[in-house]
Amino acid sequence: MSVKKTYHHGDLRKKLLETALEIISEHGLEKISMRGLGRRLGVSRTAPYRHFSDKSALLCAIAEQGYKRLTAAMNHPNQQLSDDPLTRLKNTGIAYVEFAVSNPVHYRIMFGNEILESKRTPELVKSAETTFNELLNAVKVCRNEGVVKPFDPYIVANTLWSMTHGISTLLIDGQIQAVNAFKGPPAMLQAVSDPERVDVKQIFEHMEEILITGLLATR
Amino acid sequence: MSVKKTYHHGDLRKKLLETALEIISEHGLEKISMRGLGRRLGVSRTAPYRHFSDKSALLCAIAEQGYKRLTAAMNHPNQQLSDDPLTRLKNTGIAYVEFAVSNPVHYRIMFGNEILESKRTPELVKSAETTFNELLNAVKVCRNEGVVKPFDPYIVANTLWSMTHGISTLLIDGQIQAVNAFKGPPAMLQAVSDPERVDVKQIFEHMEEILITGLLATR
DNA sequence: GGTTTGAAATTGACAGTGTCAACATCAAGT
DNA sequence: ACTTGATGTTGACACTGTCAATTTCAAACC
Repeated sequence: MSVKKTYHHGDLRKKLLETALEIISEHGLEKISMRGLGRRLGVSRTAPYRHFSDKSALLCAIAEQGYKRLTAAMNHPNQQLSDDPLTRLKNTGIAYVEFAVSNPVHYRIMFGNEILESKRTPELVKSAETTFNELLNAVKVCRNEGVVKPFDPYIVANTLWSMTHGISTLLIDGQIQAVNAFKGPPAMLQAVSDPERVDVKQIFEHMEEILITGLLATR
Repeated sequence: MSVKKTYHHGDLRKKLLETALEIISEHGLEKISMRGLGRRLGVSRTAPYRHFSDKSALLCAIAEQGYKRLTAAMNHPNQQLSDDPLTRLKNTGIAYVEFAVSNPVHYRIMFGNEILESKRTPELVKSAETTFNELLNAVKVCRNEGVVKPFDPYIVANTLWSMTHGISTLLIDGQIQAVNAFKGPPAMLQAVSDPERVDVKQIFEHMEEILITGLLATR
C-alpha cells in the first residue's frame, strides 16, 4: 500500500468535503479554514481554491449535500409504509428531526448564518427547494384526501417546518432555556443530556399531538 | 460644541455597543471586528478589549440586550389588555415575532451560531431564561384556567417557541423555499417582498389557528 | 512520439483579523 | 504629593481569505 506522492492529488474535491466535515465535527464550525484544509491534506494553502471558488462555496457544497441527504431521508421507504397520508406526513417530520440530530454539522451549515444569502450557489438553492417541496407535497396529499382541514398548504407546510426546525434546534444545541425546559418531563431530560439516545419519536409525538388535535380545550 | 479629545473616552462601552449594531446593520454580521470598531470610534485597536474581554463577549452583550428588549416587548401592557389568557398568549406570540422582524440584527445574534455555547456569559444565559419563563408563564396561566388542554406546559411552551421562532426566521431571511412558499397567498407575498409592511398579525394568525384548533379535519 | 494545452497545484504577496504583553495616561482617593 | 486602578496605546504573533504569477503534469492532438 505505497503512498504515492503525485503532484496532482486525484480526488481532492471529495477529500476536501470529507475533511471539512471532520474538522468541523472535531473543532467546531468556526475553526474551518481553507488554509487549514490544505494543510491537513498535505497540499498547498490555495489548492482548495481550485475546487471551491470561495470558502462560501465550500460551505454551500456541504449544505447542498445536507439537503440531498435530508430529502432522501424524508423519502426513505421506511417512512412511507403506511396507507394513511397523515401517518406518512408525521413520519416525514420524524425523519427530518432524526436527520438533524444525527447530522448536526450539516444542519448547522444548512440553516446557520455562515452562508450569506447573496452567496448561495444555484445548486444549493435548488436542493433546498427540492427538500421543501417534499414536505409541501406530503401536506397537499393530506389535504386532497381530506384528512386535514383545508388550510393553505403553503402555510401548513411552513408551520410544520417551523416546528420541526424548532425541535431540531432545541435538540442540537439547546437554545435559550430549552435544555432546562426539557427538565420537566424526565424522559426528555435524559434524551437531551445524552444526545446518543435521543428518542426523537417521543419528543416529536408530543408536539405533533398538539399540532394535530389543537391546543384548545374541548369542552 | 467643541470636540474635546481626551485620553479617556468617557463612555466607550456604550458607544461600542451602538456602533457594533450600526456596522452590522450596514455591512452584515460577518463584517464586525474589534479592530474595526476601535477604528470607527477613533480609538486604538485594542481599546475595545478594555470593555469586552472577547469578541464573543461583545456579541453576548448585544444578545443580552436583545433578550431584555424581547422580554419587555412580550410584557408590554398593550399585549396584555385582554381578560382572556389565550388572547394574551397569542398577543405574546405576536409581540415576539414583531420584535424579531423589527430587530433582525439582535435576533440573528441571539439565535445564530456566532456565539459558541461554551462562551455564553452568565448574564446572557440569565436573560434568555427570563424570556423563556415569560412564555412559560403565559402558557401555565392558560392551562390553570382550563382554556387549553392539560399538556405539559414545558412542551407547549417549546412548541409555541418553535413556531414563533420559525416564522421569525422565515420573515427575517427566507430560509429554504420559505419566500417562495409565501408566494401562495398573495397577501403574504406582499408581506414578505416588502419587509417594511409585514403584517405580522396576519401571518401569525394563520399559523396560530392551526395550532389552536388543530390540523385534523373534523368530520 | 513529440507537442500543445488546460486543469491542478504552488509560491509570494497583501490586507485584514483576534488577542497577548508591555507600556502610557490620567482621574480619583490616600 | 503619591499611589493606584481603570482606561487607552503600541508592538508583536500567528492566523485568516484571496489574488496574481508561476510551475507541474496528464491527456488530447497532429
